[in-house]
Amino acid sequence: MMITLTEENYIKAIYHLGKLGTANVSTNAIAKEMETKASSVTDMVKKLSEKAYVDYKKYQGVSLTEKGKAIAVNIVRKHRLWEVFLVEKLNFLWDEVHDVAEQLEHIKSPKLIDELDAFLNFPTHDPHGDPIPDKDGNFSKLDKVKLSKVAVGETCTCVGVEDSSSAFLKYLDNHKIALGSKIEVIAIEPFDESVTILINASKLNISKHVSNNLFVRTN
Amino acid sequence: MMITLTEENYIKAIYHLGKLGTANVSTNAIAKEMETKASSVTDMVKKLSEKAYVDYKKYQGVSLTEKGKAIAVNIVRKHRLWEVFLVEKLNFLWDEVHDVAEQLEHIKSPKLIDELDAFLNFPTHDPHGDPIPDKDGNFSKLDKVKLSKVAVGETCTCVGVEDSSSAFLKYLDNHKIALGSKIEVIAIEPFDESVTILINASKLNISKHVSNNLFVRTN
DNA sequence: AATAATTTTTAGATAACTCTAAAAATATAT
DNA sequence: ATATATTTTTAGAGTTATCTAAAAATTATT
Repeated sequence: MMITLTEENYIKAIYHLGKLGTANVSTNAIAKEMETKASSVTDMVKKLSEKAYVDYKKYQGVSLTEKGKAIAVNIVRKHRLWEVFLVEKLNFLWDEVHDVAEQLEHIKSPKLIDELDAFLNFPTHDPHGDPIPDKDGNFSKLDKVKLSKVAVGETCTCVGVEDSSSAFLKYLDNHKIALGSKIEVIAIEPFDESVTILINASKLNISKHVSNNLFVRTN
Repeated sequence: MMITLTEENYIKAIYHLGKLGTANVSTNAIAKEMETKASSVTDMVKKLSEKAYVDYKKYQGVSLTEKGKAIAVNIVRKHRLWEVFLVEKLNFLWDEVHDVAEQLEHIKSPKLIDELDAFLNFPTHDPHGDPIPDKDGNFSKLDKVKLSKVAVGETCTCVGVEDSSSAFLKYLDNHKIALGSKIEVIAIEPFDESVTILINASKLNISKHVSNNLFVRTN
């Protein structure tokens, strides 16, 4: 029984919703996420249950089985690897990648994704700073942190953004803050929480807003 | 009206069949190519006709309209660019690329394909030696030629294979004949039509079979 | 040209996924 | 605890793409 594109999208939605809370994912929540009707969700959830991708009891919502979770994680892996490819190799901006990655994540070819992984040098995080699971579905332990949380004296690498408005991305571009930029935190002003950083061998003072919307990984 | 994946595949099949002969493409020919039944083809062909992708008169077969042809050529462009990517960047062999490219060719993003084109340095031919149409649908004039057709003294570049059996590909691999290899034809033996070539700065005698299944581009 | 063979189309059904509207179950409020 | 509101499910129907079987048109044969 081949898994369909629609089934994959439902599994992905359930996976993302499941990470938000601890309880089962509700029919309505899935309907909202998938931009469809609750009755359609009920039908699909029954099918996913028959195929053992989810555990489902009437009126009680669903949760992914191990089998379902493995599929979800693999889709996430593919999605994020493609995002890295688009940004690093094809000059996409951080906010342009999502729709295309959404299509590419469904391409079926284990060799393709393993070779892509190697080609990109086994990245651990995507352009938004989210971790990329490895072949076996394991996520990197080191998580991204907002720059505003980094202590004075520490060095870190820019891995993503929270705010992906074009105004914000333009600001980053103007100041040569890019994916992979090395940043050292020199000082934090107590009165406005602005942060002085060393980047590209020059000093720069950035506002609380910026430091709060920039994800970094400390080393 | 969005074009569906199935519609794209029918248009592609009609395009390829249309290149074989001059007449309209028959329902049965499409059915065979698509591995489906003639009745399904009739239904689909009606739909394609309504959407103005094909000209269709009952019992007379179909031909692509300009609109349909533009879509077909764009799919061919995407398919062949992805093939180049897979072989040149992701270590795929010539005979491994087809199924994956068949999936990738349906990804919708003009930016993606233009950037991929640039990333690959605007290749004019795919790993099988077939020409890649440009953005506007124009094919390169210089066509591939069988090595057996190249005259003594001429230099050419290896661009593809006719026979893509693994035995043949292994032979090429063993003799370091690869995509992009420069070949000079030194002599052609009259009695068995074997060809002596200069490749990788050393002489090699190849049989008629090999020279007949190797595509090159003369410069 | 009439008959036979082939191709193509129509008619009616099926499977996957979706919808609306109504019924059933659960959660909330008084 | 009973009534009300919300959520979820069921029932029935539509769409897309497919199929089988039978009818219609075209092509080939004698």
